[in-house]
Amino acid sequence: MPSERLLQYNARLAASGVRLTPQRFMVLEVLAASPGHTTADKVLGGVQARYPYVNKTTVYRTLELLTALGMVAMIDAGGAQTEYELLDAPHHHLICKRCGLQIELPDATLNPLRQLIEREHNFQPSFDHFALFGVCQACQEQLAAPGGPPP
Amino acid sequence: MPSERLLQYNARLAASGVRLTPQRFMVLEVLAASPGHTTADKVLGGVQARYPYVNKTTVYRTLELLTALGMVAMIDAGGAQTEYELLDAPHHHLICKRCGLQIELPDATLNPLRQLIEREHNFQPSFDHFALFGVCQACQEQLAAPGGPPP
DNA sequence: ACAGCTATTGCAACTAGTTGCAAAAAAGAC
DNA sequence: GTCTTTTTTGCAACTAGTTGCAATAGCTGT
Repeated sequence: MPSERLLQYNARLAASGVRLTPQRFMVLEVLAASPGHTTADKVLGGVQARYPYVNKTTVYRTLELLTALGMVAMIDAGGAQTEYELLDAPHHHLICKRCGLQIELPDATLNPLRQLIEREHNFQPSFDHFALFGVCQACQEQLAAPGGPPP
Repeated sequence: MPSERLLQYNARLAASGVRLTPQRFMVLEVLAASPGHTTADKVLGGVQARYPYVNKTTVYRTLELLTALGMVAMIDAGGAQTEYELLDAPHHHLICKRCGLQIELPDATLNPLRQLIEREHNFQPSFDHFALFGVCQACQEQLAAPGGPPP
């Protein structure tokens, strides 16, 4: 029973003149079933759990395709593996480089910067979906504490 | 004849309690001699041109160390290889995803956004040195032209 | 149904970058 | 100076991700 959500993705694929093959459908299913971010590895695992004859190349290429269509975000969260996320509304991530906490940042927050760059540099930024590293509040407090713990 | 610039880096390394080994010095020299961005590959080549017994692991680890110390920036400009750059003043890059043009963005441009995020999310962003993709003016015009060229 | 075309997949080989571990080099204690 | 400890290096094996290419699957027109 394909969810409403998956059917919408199907329509968006078709609108781009791209086929929704069984492999691609399964990748979408696994992404939809993964809350938050997932890795290519886990997507491949999830797909192969149901149908083992799918190649990792296909998974990587599907993730790349979906990213190009704006349906998936690739996030380099600083770990060894790239993370992937099925997108609904455009947003970004604040990632604490100390504890790994991730905060969602709505896209609109970037509008002032977007306009500034357009005005001053004649450059049209994409801000597709990006990761911003820093220190979260809890870690700021811990670091500020006297005799604080090592980073 | 080590340049003024290299000596400063030396001092900064020493201040961090890190040794300036011959290998590290050579990596710095090659970086200093490379205008703009370079790849790890080219750094290794440059180092080995003078002293072939240096391992790629050492180069990668040195680049990582220098990045952690804020002396080098790692940039994923969308190509196959990560790019590295010896830093003087903090800055960022606007990269045209159509023609590859790179524009330098002074760090101060991000101050308003930085403050907004600190205020609204209690998160202290780093903005170490990052790459922002988009479309440059020339490409915007070409794309807008009637019967414009394919992307 | 069949021929011809394009889109897509799977495989194997490859590339960039990382990691574990033992050896070497430097620094410190006495 | 020599013993000990810490830092750094080199090697080899590994991982994530990519690429070239031949094979397959799915249209399209007839």
